[in-house]
Amino acid sequence: MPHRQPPGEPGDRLRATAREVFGWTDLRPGQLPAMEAVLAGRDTLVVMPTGAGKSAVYQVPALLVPGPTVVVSPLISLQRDQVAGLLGRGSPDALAVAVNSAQNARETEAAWRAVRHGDAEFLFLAPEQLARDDVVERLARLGPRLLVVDEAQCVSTWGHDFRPEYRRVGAAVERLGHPVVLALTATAAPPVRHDIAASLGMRDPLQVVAGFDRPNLFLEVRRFLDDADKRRAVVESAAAGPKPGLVYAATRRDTEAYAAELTGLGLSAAAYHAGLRAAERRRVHDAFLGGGLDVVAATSAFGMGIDKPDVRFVLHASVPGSLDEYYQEIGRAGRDGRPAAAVLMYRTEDLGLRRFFASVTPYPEVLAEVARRVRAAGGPVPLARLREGAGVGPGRLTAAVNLLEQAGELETGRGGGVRAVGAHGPEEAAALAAAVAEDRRRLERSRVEMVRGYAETTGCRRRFLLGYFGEAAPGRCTACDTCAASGSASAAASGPAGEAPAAAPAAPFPPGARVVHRAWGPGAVMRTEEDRLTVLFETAGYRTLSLAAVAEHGLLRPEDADP
DNA sequence: CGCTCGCCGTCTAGACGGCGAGCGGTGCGCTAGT
Repeated sequence: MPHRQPPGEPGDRLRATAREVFGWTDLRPGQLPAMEAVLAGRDTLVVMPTGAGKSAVYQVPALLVPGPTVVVSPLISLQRDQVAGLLGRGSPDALAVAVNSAQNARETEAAWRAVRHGDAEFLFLAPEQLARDDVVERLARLGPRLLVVDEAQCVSTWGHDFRPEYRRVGAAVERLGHPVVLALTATAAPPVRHDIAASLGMRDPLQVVAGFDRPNLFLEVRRFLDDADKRRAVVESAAAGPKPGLVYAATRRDTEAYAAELTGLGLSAAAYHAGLRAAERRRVHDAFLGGGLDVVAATSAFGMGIDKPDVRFVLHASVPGSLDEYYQEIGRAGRDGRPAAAVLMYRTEDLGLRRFFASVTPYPEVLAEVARRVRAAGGPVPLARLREGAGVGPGRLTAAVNLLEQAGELETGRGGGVRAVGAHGPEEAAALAAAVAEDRRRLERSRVEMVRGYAETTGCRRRFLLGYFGEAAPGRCTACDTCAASGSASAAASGPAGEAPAAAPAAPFPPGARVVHRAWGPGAVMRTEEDRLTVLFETAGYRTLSLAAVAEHGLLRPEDADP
């Protein structure tokens, strides 16, 4: 294996490798501590904006750690870019291959061979591959010492229903003998970080969190009662603003309507959503990156892997499903540091679709059936065997296994099979798993309510957003609509703008603190204001509590304190 | 949860309103048929 062993301190070795192999003469803030932790064998969670050099955090130490590096990446198109990016560096030490369904058996075998022979250092996989027993067994023989989860927010945002294999990565980590786990994401609020680390089975992870504030983004919300008025404003605003820009819509149909209207006005615009043919998606993607399009009107399908510096506005024609999603999407504007606008066109009725999306519930009969079959088997059952004759798709079955596992009724063993561990019969186990899903549903719906909170706040929007991500707002915001409207001269301690952080009393529970409520159980503090705080509870979702009531009735205690 | 679409009835012979059903977002991997 071509592992490099330059002499010296870990920091020096990392810097030398960054320089010699990748040509990076300077490491940016946060990169080195994360790399050092990985090199020292510690699980690490990195939250860093796109363009700040997240990839380097795994690429450099990977060359100093023996054995290949597995990179879990959500999209095949992203894997392609990542492999090509490493090949483009031209260093024989940093070759990469991928294993996925888009390549034929011959290519896949060649990829495995390259990793086995030490010709390739990086192996890119989707979580669906890691959920396969044969893939995990092959990997185990290769002995990877580093496993990277790129776009790790997917563990939390997609793993619970849409792509449940994301919740099987943790089991694969265990079966591989727990290589160092490095999770990378651009956007994750504290509870999401907690969820990622717990789901991946990370041990005492070091968290490296870069600041969330993007001072060059002007935050604005415009409120509408009438749908037609809103649609008109979206088109006018997108047409008038400096280009290029993105319009995010809630449905495929809307993306096409907006693209057609903007095209009709003489702009170069295109729609983008998952229902388009692959060739069209690639065309729009490449045209936007290449500067050939003024506006892309898209669903949430557009964006991952997009790193374009000069996007001048991100306009939401409809509310997103969470502030995590919102921050991810507006984060694509103004990466060059120049002024850019994040505008939300808000109608309360639009929250309805998001509530609907947040209300998907599992099929109780699938839960009971899975519980019954695992119990009947008497010993560990591979997921592949559970799928045989189950009468439901692999995704739904995996989701059911995940829920039963979270309910403490199933456990995944070293061999990858699941076995029954709970004391309950199948019907009761299914009911407990359904209760876990119900907690999740409540949480998702409370996240929609946080979007409403952002849209309807009369206070500083920047402070609201940063608070959501567990960060204190800077002393003075000059770039949101509420602060701009209140004017710097009139800013008072209770006003939206100019409130110095020192004016707020020292909160007993700072943002990010883990707490336990007497009735609602464990949660994390999301925001603190003068007289109240917002907590995200694991089962009850987001709740706002009056500090006076908390103090008077002793409602909260720190999580690590004994009851 | 809210919007769209198609059906049906109505008041007057082509169009309009009311009503209920159906649909809405993210991608992997695989299979069947060319």
